[in-house]
Amino acid sequence: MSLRFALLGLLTTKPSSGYDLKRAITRSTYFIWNATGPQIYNTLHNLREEGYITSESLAQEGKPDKQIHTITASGRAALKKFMSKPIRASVTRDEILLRIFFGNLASRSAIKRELEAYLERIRDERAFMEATKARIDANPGRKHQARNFQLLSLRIKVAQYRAMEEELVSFLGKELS
Amino acid sequence: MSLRFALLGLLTTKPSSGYDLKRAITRSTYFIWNATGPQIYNTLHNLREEGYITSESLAQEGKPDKQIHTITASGRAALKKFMSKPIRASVTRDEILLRIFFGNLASRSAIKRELEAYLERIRDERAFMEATKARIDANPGRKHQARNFQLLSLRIKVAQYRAMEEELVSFLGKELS
DNA sequence: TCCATCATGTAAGGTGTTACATGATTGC
DNA sequence: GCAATCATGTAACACCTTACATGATGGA
Repeated sequence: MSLRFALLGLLTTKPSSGYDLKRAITRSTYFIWNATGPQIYNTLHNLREEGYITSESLAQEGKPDKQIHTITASGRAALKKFMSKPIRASVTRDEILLRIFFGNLASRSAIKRELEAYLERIRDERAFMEATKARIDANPGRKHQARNFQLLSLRIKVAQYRAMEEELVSFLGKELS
Repeated sequence: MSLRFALLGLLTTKPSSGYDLKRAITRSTYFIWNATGPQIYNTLHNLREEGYITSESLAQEGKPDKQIHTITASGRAALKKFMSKPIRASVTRDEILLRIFFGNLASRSAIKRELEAYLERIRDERAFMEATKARIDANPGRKHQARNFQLLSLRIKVAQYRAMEEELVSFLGKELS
């Protein structure tokens, strides 16, 4: 349900192709809402059928044609309605926490190795997020309000990662050293 | 894929019915991996077909019969194998962060109301988690190793919630006051 | 030559949700 | 009388992933 609105939200900024949206997601919302190619194209198809977007072909030289999707008035209305609804409790489905919860069922060396690898990965991810944050901060083309909210979502995610890193470092030092 | 292993993991503690597992999940792993009734029964069905669990009927007086599921040797082997595999990058799909990211598309009063309601909810959830933590801490029936890992997953989640609460409080005070 | 980028998809299958069915017992 | 708890499920659908197809351009 939410991918529809993530796409509509991105389309409020400017008309884009499915490919553009895929890139926008990996560049700016992947830490919030990720999606694969087929899913994006399929969702765009549905949005078009419901009249929330219109699409037109754009010929390009040296490159394949693009389908440019534009949000319609009814799309904007649907998005606004969604954005005013009560926020649903988020479903938690976190493979790392599951692996940690049952950590005693793996060998000590395996869990140590995996936690260390994971720690390194989230450090990289956090670095990427901080870079994104800097990029948004420096971008004067965006409206002040929009930027504030985007920064908040990033700050939350960064703070959560930092909190997790601290717990992992402490556990690796105390229990798995 | 992971629900299979969450269920197998819970079954290593003791043989249980689908109903018991549902309760165990809401009581101890809901913040890690939640699941609905039909999904649990369906997954148990698959696990039985693959020989990872065996099931037998238990008649009860005044209550419906129970199907008691027991993990098999091959189930334990599959679980151990899963627990030694590299941890997959977790897919992020967080409706709250999405709503915040596009917060400027809702009215100021709507987003303020929703964030405040959300803040209250995660405070409650964190309180529940701290209570769960205390319960695990006080439970001497569990093995030391198992308890340590369960506590770590809880500590991570609690720390993440606290980090989010702080960011929300600060934003509500500064930007939406 | 081979791989990456651009661009849009199909096909098949796995995972998860919602609504509903059944039927006994216990508490307000 | 009504709702909640116990207990297991079916049916229908929504959501998401993986593998694959196509075909041009540009760089190592």
